[in-house]
Amino acid sequence: MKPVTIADVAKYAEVSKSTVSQYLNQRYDYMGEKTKKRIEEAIKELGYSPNIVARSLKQKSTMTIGVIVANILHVFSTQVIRAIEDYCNKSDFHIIVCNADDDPAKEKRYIDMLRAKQVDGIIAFPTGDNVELYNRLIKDDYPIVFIDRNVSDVPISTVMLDNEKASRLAIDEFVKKGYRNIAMFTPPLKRDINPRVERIKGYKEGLKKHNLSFHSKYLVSGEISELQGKMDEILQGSNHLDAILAMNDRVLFEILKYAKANQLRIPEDFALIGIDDVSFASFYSPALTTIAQPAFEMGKKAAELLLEKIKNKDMTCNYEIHRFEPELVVRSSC
Amino acid sequence: MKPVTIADVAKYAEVSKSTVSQYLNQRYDYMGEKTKKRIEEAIKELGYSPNIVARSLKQKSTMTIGVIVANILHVFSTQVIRAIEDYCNKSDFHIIVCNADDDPAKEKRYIDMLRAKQVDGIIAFPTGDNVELYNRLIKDDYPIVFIDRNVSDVPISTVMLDNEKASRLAIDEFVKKGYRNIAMFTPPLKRDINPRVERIKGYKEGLKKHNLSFHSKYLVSGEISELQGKMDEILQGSNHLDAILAMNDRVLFEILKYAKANQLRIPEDFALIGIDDVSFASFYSPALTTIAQPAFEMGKKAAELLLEKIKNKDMTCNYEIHRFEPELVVRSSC
DNA sequence: CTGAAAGCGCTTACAG
DNA sequence: CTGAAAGCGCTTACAG
Repeated sequence: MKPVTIADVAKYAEVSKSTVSQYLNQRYDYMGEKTKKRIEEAIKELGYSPNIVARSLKQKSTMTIGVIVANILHVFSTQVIRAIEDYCNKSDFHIIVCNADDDPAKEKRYIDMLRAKQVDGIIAFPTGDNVELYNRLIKDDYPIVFIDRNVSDVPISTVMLDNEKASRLAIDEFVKKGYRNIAMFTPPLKRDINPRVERIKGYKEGLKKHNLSFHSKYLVSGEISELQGKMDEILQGSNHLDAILAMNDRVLFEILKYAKANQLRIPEDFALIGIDDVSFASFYSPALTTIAQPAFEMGKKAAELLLEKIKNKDMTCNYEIHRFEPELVVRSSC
Repeated sequence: MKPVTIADVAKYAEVSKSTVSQYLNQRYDYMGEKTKKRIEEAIKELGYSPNIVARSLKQKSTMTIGVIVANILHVFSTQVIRAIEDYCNKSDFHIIVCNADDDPAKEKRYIDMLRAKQVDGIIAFPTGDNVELYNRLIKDDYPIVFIDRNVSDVPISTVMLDNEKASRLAIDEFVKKGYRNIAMFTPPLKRDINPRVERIKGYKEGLKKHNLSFHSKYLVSGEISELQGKMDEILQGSNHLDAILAMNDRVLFEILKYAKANQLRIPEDFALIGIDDVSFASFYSPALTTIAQPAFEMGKKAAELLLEKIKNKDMTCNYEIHRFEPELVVRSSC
């Protein structure tokens, strides 16, 4: 059964294709009532539905945007995607989801493919390593917005957490509760992934603000798999470590595993605050004090910005960084 | 800057569009070396990249599939999507993600839109309430596969967990550890969502197998928000409830919250097994015994089946249900 | 070995 | 108020 086209409808309704097209696009300013009726009926009778690919080719708009996340398995990405989808849905946009896995080559491939597919714009968690490509997009006036991270010297509007504040909030809370020897645990810092850099900056600033000095041995970084070993070192040593700030949920997991395996009590043996409000925070024992990111608001904002850019392509592409406020959720781990 | 087209390349290379097209599609059986070189250079010089929308229109294939999940915020959906994306990526397919929220109207809208967009096929977590539409798809020989749930009397290939077995595994484990008064907690059962029905069936069978009788008061269902109240009732009453099977992760959360709020000990006050291997299961206190679903394998299988159908559209569309094995992960909550 | 022509299914000035 | 025609950017027989 071959699909029915606008030509079939036209023939059935005994009008021209143009007229059917007018009808489809609700331009019935001057359309005769009878004509309208006939077309309506023909469409129903034949079960016609327009081929959007053909329309896209002509109109140069696919009503689709690409979303390139680092990894959809991260809860934050998932929430961002959901928010984007909800927002786009209202404007009849669809989203193509891609996982770049923090791999610049994969990211490049996806961006190229998405453009070839003529998506109207892209929202990306940039790897940061395709500067040339990013600049090309800007030069082409291609609608794009970054989320979670930005890239230095690449003026693309970005939606980000106020990462420094996230760390500061945690430090303030630790200090308020009487902890002084505060460590920060983080994944590797090789590539300059912006949020990590900023969170560490916030950590240092937070210490300073309270007249606590920064000790590099308290900034513990390593692959997720190495973190348990590193905990061993620092906790066994003669450090009077009494509090830990976890850079993100994955790091938090490792700390929690370690505590359980070694029967350490939280917050008695060490207090703990994690950035990212994990799903089980409220009913863990102890309930976990966390710094929550407004993921949905951030996703929504990114979608708003992108659709805005798509609609006003001509407008001067004003570059802005939109910062969102982290929120301290006080529970019992600190 | 207007995009460069195949015509521009042709002019620049001084050949015809046909020849450029041949080149793009790697049909250089009889192409002269010099021609090839010239085209290659022209493409590079002009920064040409083919417009896939135009190609799609002609070839009637968009290299894109739609994935309609109930809700991307569920971890299971997320894992399934990731697996699908990875698999599709290898064949250069892209995926459009939609959240139907278990709303049949939304599902219908998405299916219609995806077809209008000419996606080559769809993978869906069906709501089950659009039987007419599903049958239409079958009649049109439209490539589609279901995942997680199937729909009675709708012969569309489906990838599912062996849900009955999931419950049976749990019951076996409870009994093995000496528990006899086993309750099952579940979200509402109004619509016949297949996995729920099957898990309850498995629960009953499991009891029977061990000569335990089924008491309807032990099958506790309600909206997520009501579950805590229901727990109160059943635990306060004079029931010697000593074990609970949680239908899914969301139900498990409520039980865990309740236990914490009321300082109940697991497994001393009641043993607990949850279907879905939640992220924190291994480091919760107690570590949670769970029934894990092979989400990635299931997503991959669904993608395989769909791409298979897309490639052999003519082949008789053999309808099969593919069952996947749940796995008991023994930890300390039972 | 390469090109002219038709066509995919729409939309959009432009006539009348 | 409606239709003929051109065109969006490709691909694909078919000639030569």
